[in-house]
Amino acid sequence: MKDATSDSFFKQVYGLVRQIPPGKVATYGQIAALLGNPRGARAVGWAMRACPKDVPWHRVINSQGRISERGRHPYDVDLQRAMLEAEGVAFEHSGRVDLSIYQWLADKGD
DNA sequence: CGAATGACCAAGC
DNA sequence: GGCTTGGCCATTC
Repeated sequence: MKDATSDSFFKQVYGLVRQIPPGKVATYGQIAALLGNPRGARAVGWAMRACPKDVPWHRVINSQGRISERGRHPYDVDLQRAMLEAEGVAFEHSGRVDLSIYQWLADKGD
């Protein structure tokens, strides 16, 4: 997965996730929409599945403001929550984040 | 090219 | 608030 494929949809997702500032979170649907695929939330999730280490995947959550469990590796989920809390993101009692406050607003130019 | 998968989303109960 | 159903998209075999 490189060469010509490096220009895949994935790369766009990674590039966008890297732009997410600390203390903020973005949903798969929003990222997909920013890439021009408001319905490609699944594709974004698929890209995150191969999330490189230089990508703050922990700042990416679902529309419910909740962390997606990959069906396994619950450790990563617990880690993600700790990462966000460390950046200043508060979690609800149900383990959810208030998107109304912490959802990242794509700022094109500062 | 066709079928299967997946860290999704919205709507309904 | 939580579970289920249908739909969309991109990647992989």
